[in-house]
Amino acid sequence: MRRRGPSIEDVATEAGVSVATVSRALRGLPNVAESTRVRVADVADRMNYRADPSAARLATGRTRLVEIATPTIDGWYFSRFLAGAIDELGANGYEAITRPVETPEVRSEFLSDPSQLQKRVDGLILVDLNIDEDVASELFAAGVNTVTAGFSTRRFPSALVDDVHVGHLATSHLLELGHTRIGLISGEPNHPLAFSVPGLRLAGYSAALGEHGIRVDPLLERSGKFTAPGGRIAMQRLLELDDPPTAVFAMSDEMAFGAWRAILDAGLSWPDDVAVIGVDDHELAEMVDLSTIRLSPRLLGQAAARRLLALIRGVDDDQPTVDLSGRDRIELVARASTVGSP
Amino acid sequence: MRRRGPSIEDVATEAGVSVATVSRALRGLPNVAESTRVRVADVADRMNYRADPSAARLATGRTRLVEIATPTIDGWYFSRFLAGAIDELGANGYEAITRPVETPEVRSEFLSDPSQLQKRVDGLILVDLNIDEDVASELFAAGVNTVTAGFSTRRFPSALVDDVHVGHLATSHLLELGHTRIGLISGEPNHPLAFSVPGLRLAGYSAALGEHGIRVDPLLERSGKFTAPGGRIAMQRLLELDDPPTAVFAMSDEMAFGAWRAILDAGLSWPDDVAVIGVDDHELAEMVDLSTIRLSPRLLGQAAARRLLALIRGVDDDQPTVDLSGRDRIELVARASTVGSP
DNA sequence: CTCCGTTCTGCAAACGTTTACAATTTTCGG
DNA sequence: CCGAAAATTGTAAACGTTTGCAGAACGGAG
Repeated sequence: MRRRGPSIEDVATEAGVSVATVSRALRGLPNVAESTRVRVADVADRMNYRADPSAARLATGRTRLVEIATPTIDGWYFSRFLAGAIDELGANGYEAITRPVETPEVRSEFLSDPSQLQKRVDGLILVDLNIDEDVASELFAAGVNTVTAGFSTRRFPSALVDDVHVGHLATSHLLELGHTRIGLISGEPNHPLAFSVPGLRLAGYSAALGEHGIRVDPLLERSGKFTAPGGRIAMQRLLELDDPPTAVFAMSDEMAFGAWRAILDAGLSWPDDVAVIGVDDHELAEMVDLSTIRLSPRLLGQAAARRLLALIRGVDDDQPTVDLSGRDRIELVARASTVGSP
Repeated sequence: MRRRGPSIEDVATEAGVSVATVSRALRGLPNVAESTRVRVADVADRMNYRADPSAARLATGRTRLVEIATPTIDGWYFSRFLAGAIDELGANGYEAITRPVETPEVRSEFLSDPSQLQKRVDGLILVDLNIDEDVASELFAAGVNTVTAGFSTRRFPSALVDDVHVGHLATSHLLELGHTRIGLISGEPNHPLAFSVPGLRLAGYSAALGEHGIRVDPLLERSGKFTAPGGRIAMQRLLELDDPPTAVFAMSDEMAFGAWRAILDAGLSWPDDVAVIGVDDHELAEMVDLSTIRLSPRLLGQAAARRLLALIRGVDDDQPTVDLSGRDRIELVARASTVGSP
């Protein structure tokens, strides 16, 4: 069942040169006469020869493979991140191995053997998988080229969204509309894979409130688990309060969709009874006129991949640990859920 | 920058045996004394040794890599399919390379060199990427283990959803509610990567109508491009008709969400003015009370992966080209968009 | 104690590249 | 034309496994 195609030696014989020359000619290395290059290329083409990647990997030690680890691969955010990263990698001749890391066990299992990782791939992108500094050190010591996204370590470059700014922007928008009692639908506070996004957005929320002289009321914070049903329940709880919020900042659009539903269920409507703003600019946000903070996980993925490629190639000119997809990529999209219909 | 860990030779020396014995011991092959096995294992463990995959690949010709090609990787359907397939592969020691194939050019580029593919990976899953029989033949001739999903060829096993049944089920549901004028929001009829789903669901729709003695009215079919905005426009057009439909079958939930919005924009509501049913059971379908045909792309991905693993291992006991995730996985979920509130 | 059949182990040849280094050819100034 | 430098090519040694084959050790029957 396992056929192997022509080898470099076959091509060499056929073209009447040595294997070394074939190798050089086909890879476009200097110091090979133009005439031989075309002859070799012709022969290779005719024989439909391609270098066996495994052999090349063994010889060079480079795999042209990159591993991308995400908490899941089918979430709105992560699948788009992956699409961006894989595009960028593909355009540069790298293939991507995607690895879902759903539990802390899998994560430590996965990261337990950096030297193995080092042999398997040329680089690693860790997204939203906060790791200890000492795990990072191990990776670094093993020589695994790594870029983190959504969180940062001391050792590796990272691609970050300014999530404090996200929280600040969303909350400020509500404040500017005159709201003073602003609820928060946040992410799992004690998620098994504690990631930093919720904390950062919370910080932005608190800061914005502070600037307007408003104290954070813990009663107004509920976790929506980053899902629509979770957001629905969170909003229900908020509406049950004696003094419910007049506006809510949901940390993701999906949770905001759930919130919208809860508002409807309560016989209320937005923005008059409760204004809501989400985060992401999910494709369906427009359908329900949800205001949101637009992010571009795709661009972030691209940026992370670019950063990693630079690392692999050793052109580490960028600052080691700095943000891409910064403030200019983050944009407030005001729709009827906060500002009402025209 | 590129360190290599201990090699099999280091382990052999340290354990006082030959490399052959180490290889056998570590891979659990027969014919190695239990005492040596544990000794070797201990040493390997202590030295933190792992066989270099590239070298093993070169020697054995197997890569333990599988490539999964999908039209995109960030769609609702595909990302879930990928999650299922990758899980199954991972559980069996295989890694997945995901490849987005967005245009026909990329597709032919990708499939143009089967022998290269054969060297790079042990198997291939093609999802919704209809290919000619002769391309399939080339793949087959090159010995590329292939499984298709969402479409089928003569040569390879496939994992299929019974999409005719999907269309039939959805349409029958509407018919049983007494509707006779049933619109259709379909997929791109001339999509660059013509895939078979729309055609099959259309067939089911037509068949169901036929069973009730109703002729298909071409005016009632509009493409919604499988997106929410597309569905919105399609529904607008349908509502503009002189004799608009009283019910609509949208081929995906996302398009149905757009339809919902268009209905709202027209000052109407479901199910009284227009009943709508979608396909997928998207997480947000529940939020808007959308009736739908529930699919499980995740299970389909799993099934495809399982099928491929069997192929790779040569245990080809299953019928060559038959469906998994068949009728029993496909389920009507009736909600308020067709049957109204309780 | 011998002999034979198992069970273990080692030797060495693949696998198909890349890349120092050496050898050869070409180019060109004088 | 000569010789040296430059450009091109070839030789052979890695890279780190797996595996067929042969040899060694071992165990038990006679």
